[in-house]
Amino acid sequence: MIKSLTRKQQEIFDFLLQHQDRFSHPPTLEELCASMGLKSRGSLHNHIKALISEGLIEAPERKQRGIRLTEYAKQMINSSDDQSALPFVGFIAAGKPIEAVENITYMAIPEQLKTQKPCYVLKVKGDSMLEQGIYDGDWVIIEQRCHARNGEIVVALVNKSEATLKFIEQYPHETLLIPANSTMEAMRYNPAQVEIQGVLVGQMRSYTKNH
Amino acid sequence: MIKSLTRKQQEIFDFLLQHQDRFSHPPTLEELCASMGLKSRGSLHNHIKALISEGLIEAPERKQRGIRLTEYAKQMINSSDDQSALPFVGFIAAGKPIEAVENITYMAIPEQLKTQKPCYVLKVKGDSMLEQGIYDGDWVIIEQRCHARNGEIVVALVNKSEATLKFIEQYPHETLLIPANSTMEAMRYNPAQVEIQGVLVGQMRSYTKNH
DNA sequence: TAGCAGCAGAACAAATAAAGAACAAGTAAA
DNA sequence: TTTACTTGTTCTTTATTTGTTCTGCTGCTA
Repeated sequence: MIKSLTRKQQEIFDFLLQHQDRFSHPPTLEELCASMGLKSRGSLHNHIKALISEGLIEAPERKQRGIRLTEYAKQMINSSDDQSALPFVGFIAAGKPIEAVENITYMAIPEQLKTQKPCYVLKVKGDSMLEQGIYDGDWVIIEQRCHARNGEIVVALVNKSEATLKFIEQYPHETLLIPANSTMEAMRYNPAQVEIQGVLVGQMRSYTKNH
Repeated sequence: MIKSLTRKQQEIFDFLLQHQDRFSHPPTLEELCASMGLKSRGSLHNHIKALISEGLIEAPERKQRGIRLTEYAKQMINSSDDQSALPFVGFIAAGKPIEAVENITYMAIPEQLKTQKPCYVLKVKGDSMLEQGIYDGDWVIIEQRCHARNGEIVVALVNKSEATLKFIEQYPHETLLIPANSTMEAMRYNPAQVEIQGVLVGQMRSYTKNH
């Protein structure tokens, strides 16, 4: 599972995984020693340090609050049993290809913000949908499909290279991509130049600015 | 489980949870001491203070027999299996009291849109925060607290009757509630008239219009 | 050999917990 | 109302628990 752990470290981590529910409080080093059959906290602490630097457990510095698994570690056991989660796949900025994120993470999305069809999450860079209430840094939930009705907001791939989030208007000989920002102008394309990658179904914004 | 409690604090909280029905009156510190096997009220009181600042219990100042569990604490017992869900409690329209919904439902909210503190979800009616990208029909995630910094967006209760979602500016002799809509004007109040009920930490919008 | 993983134990500092004194606000009885 | 008692609160002092660092030891392996 994890490469750089020694046998003993793996053993301790497995123990914590299996018994995470058994402890009403996060276990102290002393309790863990007893469980692992050790007599010295100092010995155990070296393993703990290793697990912390792997990001698997956390132990608030100096605080006597015991050893906890990180969210990351919990995800490793049951990462696929959450139906409500959607993948956060990357960033979309008008005029650039979608910038994929290296490790895909999953976000819990309320039912009301998605559809029955496959959906994914992007983060918006730029102000092209400003007047539609979609700001720089907002997340958007996109339903994956390759066609849209006029007036929907779509993720469009132009000339197989530039992705953008815009209103779409499709006519027999012309496709318009229209920003919701009066300082920008609508773009006119040959329908063959524009490929629809998905349709906007939801939007989210954090006001705590830690992301 | 709650992160920032020490073991003794957790122990006392657990005791209060288990025995909330047994006491016809809320227990005194003395009675709690006896139950926890302590000899000094002073010792216990420190833990009580910690639980209060965590928002788990309430103790009206100086009142005797005043220790009660918070709504938030009670909510934790029955929803402890689903950490990501927040209650959708009702609608907020500028100038009206919060319209509570009859059956509280729970929405799965991504971590990035909430805080460690208790939060709840409201649905917005009206356009008073239009220029901040909060539209009629959007959901907002509110952190439950009774104070705010200037410039934050708060749920404020004015004259104990009208709830509203506005920017807040607090000065010694005046509290301003400022809409993000240039067609509306800031409202000036005596600080005593304005009660803060929560602070905006997240926002969500559906584009499928079925809600 | 050197190097690594692992264990035990000593020692230290910070966090946590307890007891008790003292005081003020609430409560109830006279 | 006055008085006595209870209860909540604050503070200081002391003790205990816990996380952390170090040193020294053992066995294993390349």
